[in-house]
Amino acid sequence: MATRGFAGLTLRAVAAELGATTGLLTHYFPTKNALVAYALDLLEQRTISRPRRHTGEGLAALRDALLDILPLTPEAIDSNRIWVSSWDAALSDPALSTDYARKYAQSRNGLSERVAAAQKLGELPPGDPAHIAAGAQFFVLGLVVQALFDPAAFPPQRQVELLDDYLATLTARTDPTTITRDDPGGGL
Amino acid sequence: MATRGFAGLTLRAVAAELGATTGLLTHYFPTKNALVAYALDLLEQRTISRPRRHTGEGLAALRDALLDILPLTPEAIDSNRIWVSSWDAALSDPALSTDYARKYAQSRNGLSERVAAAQKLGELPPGDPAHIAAGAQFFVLGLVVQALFDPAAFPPQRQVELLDDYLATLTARTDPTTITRDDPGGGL
DNA sequence: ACATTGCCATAACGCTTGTTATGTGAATGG
DNA sequence: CCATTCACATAACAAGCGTTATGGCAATGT
Repeated sequence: MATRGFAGLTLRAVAAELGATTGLLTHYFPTKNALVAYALDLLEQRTISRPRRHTGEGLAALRDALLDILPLTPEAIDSNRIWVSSWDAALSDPALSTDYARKYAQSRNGLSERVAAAQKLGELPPGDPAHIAAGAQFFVLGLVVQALFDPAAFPPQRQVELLDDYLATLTARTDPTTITRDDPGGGL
Repeated sequence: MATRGFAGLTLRAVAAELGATTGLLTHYFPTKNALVAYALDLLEQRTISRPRRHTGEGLAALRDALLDILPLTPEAIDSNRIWVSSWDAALSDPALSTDYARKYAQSRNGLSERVAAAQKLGELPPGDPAHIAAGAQFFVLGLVVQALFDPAAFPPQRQVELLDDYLATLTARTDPTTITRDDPGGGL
């Protein structure tokens, strides 16, 4: 079911997987969209309420939260696959799109708190926590996508290694003189 | 066309957008998949052969390459939207999946060369160029996705700012003693 | 000027889709 | 113990899909 993609997701396929028929589905869901919405909600609830890592406070807590996102286990791979596949539909529907944007912003807020805590402990250099949290989210998001496309190149160990390298660069103090920050990004 | 998503992509819709009918399409493409494949190839060729930024060597060149990926213009937004939407189909089809993985690895190689050049110039600290390139790719990839979902929160200026902040952290030397690299990532 | 070929619109076909209607056996309640 | 309701399978439906004929018009070659 997680393997056939959103495009090939049909009521009859779902029913067959359940060992039932379309009658069951239409009995409980008024429409297909309702079913999909419920399924995505269920996926989200499950990922929220599943056991989370908790190895420490501050930077360790931030690392835990990021590790919880990565496709390190078969179930996490499935979840992330469904999640990425849903982006097509989400980007097509403005309502869904804003909903996704809100959820991602919430996720950034959660990370931001942990960043701030790590800063308070002196484990991270000062700087806008929201900014740093956003960067961490981007990094993990990109890693998720790449790991889904090429699991052989990004086994769990490599994913953790890459994440830790990223966190290591964060712990180092930035040198504000090296980069040209005033360039507006033109110059093509 | 870029706005209706892969799911709602139909031969008749494409034909209508072209001011033609399905007859034209079937005359030039044996099947719908061939058309989609051609369209994606065309998109790739266009993004490859479009004018690229070139503001300097070393770190600036790396920055240029990353800026070229970001959805900073309406056309780049459309390209990225189509691209992200195609992930659903790509993840469902193993052949497409490996093809995508290969392309992303190629992209990382290109970035890796620029990282190495920047290191030679002393603009980036030593370390595996492929590793650093991968991190940069992840960051940009995640930023792309977020910018697509929430363009208001990530206008071009903010995207450039976030990227530059990321590059700034790269330029700083990492402190290998702060992070626990031996933790295999467990502890749930 | 005529035959021929290529381009593409038109129309039809078979199939699958989401949805709706109908039936049926089991559970439930008085 | 019967009536009623519920849960679901079965079947049918219109709509839309990709694909496949078919036909005509224009360009081309002789």
